[in-house]
Amino acid sequence: MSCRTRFAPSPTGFLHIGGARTALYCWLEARRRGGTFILRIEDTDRERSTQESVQAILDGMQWLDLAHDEGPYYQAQRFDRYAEVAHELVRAGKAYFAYETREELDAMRERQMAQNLKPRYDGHWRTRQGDPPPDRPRVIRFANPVDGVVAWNDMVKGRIEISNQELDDLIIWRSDEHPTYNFAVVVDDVDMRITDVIRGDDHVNNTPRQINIYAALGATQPVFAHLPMIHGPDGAKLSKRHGAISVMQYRDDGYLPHALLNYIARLGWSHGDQELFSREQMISLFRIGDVNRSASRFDFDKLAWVNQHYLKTDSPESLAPHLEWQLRAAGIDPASGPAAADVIVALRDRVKTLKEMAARARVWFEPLTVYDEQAVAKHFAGRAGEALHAVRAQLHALAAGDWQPASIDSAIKAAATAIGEGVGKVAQPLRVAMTGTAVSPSIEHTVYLAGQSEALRRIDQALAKLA
RNA sequence: GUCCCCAUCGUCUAGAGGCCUAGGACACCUCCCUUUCACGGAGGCGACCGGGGUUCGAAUCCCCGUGGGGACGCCA
Repeated sequence: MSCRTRFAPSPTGFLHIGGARTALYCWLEARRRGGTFILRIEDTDRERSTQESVQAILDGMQWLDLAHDEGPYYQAQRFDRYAEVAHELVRAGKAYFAYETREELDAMRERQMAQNLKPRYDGHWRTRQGDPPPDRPRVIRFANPVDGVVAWNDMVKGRIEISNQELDDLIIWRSDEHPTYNFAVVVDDVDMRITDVIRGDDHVNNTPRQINIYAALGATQPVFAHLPMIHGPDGAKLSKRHGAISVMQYRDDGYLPHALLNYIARLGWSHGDQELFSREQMISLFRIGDVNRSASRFDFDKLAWVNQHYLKTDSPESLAPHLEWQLRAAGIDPASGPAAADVIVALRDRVKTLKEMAARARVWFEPLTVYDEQAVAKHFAGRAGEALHAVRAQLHALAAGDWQPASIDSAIKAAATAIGEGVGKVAQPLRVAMTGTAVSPSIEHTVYLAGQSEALRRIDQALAKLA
């Protein structure tokens, strides 16, 4: 039987880091085994589910380029099916109607907690015959086995065993005629012939209940793999407090989708000492069984390093659309300055993110109006005027077709020779003339990106300031 | 409280009884390169949670502590 995995988020927020990694692992496992990756939206809770969240999840998946082969399926559209199965279970004596009010259940829980017991439904209506009381909510509860143990061999955690005495008769059908999570998941996973259930380990406790439902349904249970959590840098659950929590926030912050995927893949999984993986490598090397058992912390520094790696090694052409997006986001018209690919070549060794790159590129897209005082004081001094005049002459003499970093570099060196100074004495004043600051990419790129006429104009502007 | 899970440098991890004087990566520090800032190169700092076993031998296996996380809903 070919592998079928599913990513099943509930649309109560955006796609976050933990969800993204779960989706990635599901996708990777299906891809490697030539299987099918299914997207299912778990929206049985209509109070908290929103259309915006569905869209946010879809957007996140698309940005990460984790395409599903089937779906998205929506649980909200399958209520008839859940009702059918729930009533079948009642008819088969594997589930029963119960009539407690919420207040009664709360009281029962409190009583048990007070006695240091694990709160469990007492099974009152499981055996009781007779007429159902009037005016009371009616739910369907699953008749969980009363003894024995439930065990499974988890692909990441190993063997896990739990006694049925720890479990109680969970509600599978609510009084408002909606299914509950633990029930809908099993019906879906059975109907969709899911072979590998890969999900966060906050679901470990649900698994034995679900396994019992599989058994009651007479269905073969899938293989389970419970992924450890991803925590924030402080070890606590990853949350808004840690900054970027939505996957889309990483796009806004200037990270490449593949860099995020690469970083996230290595959180909880490894292949020897390898740090960098192309999509193809991830697909061929990833094994769900190689995933770590313990939780990990999200490290922004390392993500930044991975991101810069791809900024440095991906082709400028493939990176260009990403930078253009970022420029627009910063209110800069990409058409009003140098080609994005040229900007990338000049800046990629100097920034960690595309957002930083866009910010530093601004100087070539807008008129130069602001000068750093310290830079001016330091570099527009001594023989700076002579240097600027000399380099202006050299740059002015360049034919338009020669306006390239290499020939600009020669021009600057020639200017330095002409006035009998080191290259630095020309380059630094020129840098301040070009950017208003003493920090920029290599001087020939800095000049090149300005374009010949704008470069000459900025030198004149600097000369005027000197006078 | 009860149950479940986890435990190697600050962080991500390698490690499936001898290959471990515990390897790699990020971060940090030093030096080199250098017309700025970076990139790059060479070094450095830095860990097997504790205690008992098992074994000729344990980071690796077992037990007990301790610490961390999760679950105990008519949420998912």
